Amino acid sequence: MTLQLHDTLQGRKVPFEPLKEGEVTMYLCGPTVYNFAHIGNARPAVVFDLLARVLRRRYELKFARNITDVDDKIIAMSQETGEPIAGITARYAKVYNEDMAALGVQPPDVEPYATQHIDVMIAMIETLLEQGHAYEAEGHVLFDVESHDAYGELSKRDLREMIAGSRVEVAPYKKAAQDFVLWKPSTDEQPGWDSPWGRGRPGWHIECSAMAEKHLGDTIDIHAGGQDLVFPHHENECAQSRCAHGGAPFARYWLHNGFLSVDETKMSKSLGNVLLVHDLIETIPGEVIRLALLSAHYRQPLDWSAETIQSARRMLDRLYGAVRGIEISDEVRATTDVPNGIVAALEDDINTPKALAEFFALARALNKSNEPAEMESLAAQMYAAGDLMGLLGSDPEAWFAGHVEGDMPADEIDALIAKRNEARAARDFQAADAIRDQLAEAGVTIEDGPDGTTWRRSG
RNA sequence: GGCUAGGUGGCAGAGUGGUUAUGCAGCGGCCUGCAAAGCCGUGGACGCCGGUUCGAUUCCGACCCUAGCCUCCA
Repeated sequence: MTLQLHDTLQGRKVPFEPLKEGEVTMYLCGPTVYNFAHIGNARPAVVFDLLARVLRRRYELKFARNITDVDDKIIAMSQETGEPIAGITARYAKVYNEDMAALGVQPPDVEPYATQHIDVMIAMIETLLEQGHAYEAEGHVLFDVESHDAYGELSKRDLREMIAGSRVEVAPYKKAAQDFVLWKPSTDEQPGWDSPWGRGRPGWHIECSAMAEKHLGDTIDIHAGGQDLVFPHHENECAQSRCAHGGAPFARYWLHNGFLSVDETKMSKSLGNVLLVHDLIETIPGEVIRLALLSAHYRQPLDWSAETIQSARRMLDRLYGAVRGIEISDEVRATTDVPNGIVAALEDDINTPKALAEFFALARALNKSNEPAEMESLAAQMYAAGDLMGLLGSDPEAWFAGHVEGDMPADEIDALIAKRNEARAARDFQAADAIRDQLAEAGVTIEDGPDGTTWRRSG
């Protein structure tokens, strides 16, 4: 079975074949670094991190995720706070990577910064001007959408309709309302670079086109991002790149993840419901957040709520509960691969719910088994699957001990359990139950198993 | 208004032209001093109306509803 991916351009799921056999290039639009990443920003990072992991099983992957460090919002913040731009962008880029790492996101192979690719952008803009796809006006360079017949192909928009129905106030120097900025002039206070069109800075869309070209080539295999980037960002990227590369395809497969809502409403600053990853990881294990983001198919909308988090936590309890206390030899661990069913589900357009169902089937088989060799094998398969999906990375005991320290320290819990077991041995169940109640009040659940008593923090 | 994607059991959420998704919650049982966890069993679903078909939740059409985009946005 070949890898299947849903391509936005074709509007359907198609078999994946890289341009070069055995090698895959992938580009994901990264953050604009002027604030903390919110949970919606984390979704594409996590989902396409998983895709990268799946692709690496079969292919030599080159995965680029950019950092946009020149942007009018960054400039505005710098002017407001007096902090230099470089300080703002360096700080938030660092935090972004730390936050994503907490969610199990592996670093991309290349992390290009926009400000380090100004020369590439200028070269690309020059090419577009030469080819008649762009024009200069009042210090700006604009892309001429009417010069590109395929404009609108990705977002399935009709150019004429768009122009006719435009509600945007059109800058007087634009030939058409939909023409977008490739280069714009900077004032003395604004950051700028010398160019054939004077001192200025790049427009947003050209950044990604230039960085993708520089690091991955004229035609890349996979371009990914959030659904809301389809228009105008990806449409414009696609137009620029194709026109700069003699019409060559820009991305062979376009992947877009669905939108994330919070308590069934759109996140917005005015509603005050923007959930920052940086804050969430203070109280919720990153693994729970990761699983919550993977619990729905990536193209489906996903609602974030207390229930979403609780549900993910329970699922992990079940998975960790299955592998808890099982020793796996290095040899078995080294020779065990991810079960086919899970790989097949993930290779079917990243069908994470199905992969998770397979994962739970392993847990069930493991819970059911009482043959040591079989149990070891099943646990090893679960860990292999976990490695692929970025889950089950903790020691089970550490998982159940809780990521957030409760009121009662672990040694005190152990002491109470020992005391309770003495009472149980003496058949003083009243005393034993009193201790259990005491632990429950401290948020600790205990379980008497054949090999002794285990405990875990709930929530 | 236009474009795109959806509407599945109490909740979350896959999938399929006729046969068990899965997790949580419920119910019955086993296990347990009692629990918890686990195991076994079980109830419960495919927005609405037509059409195609031996048969549709699954294909086609209309309708209703929802979300995203059309403006910075993952």
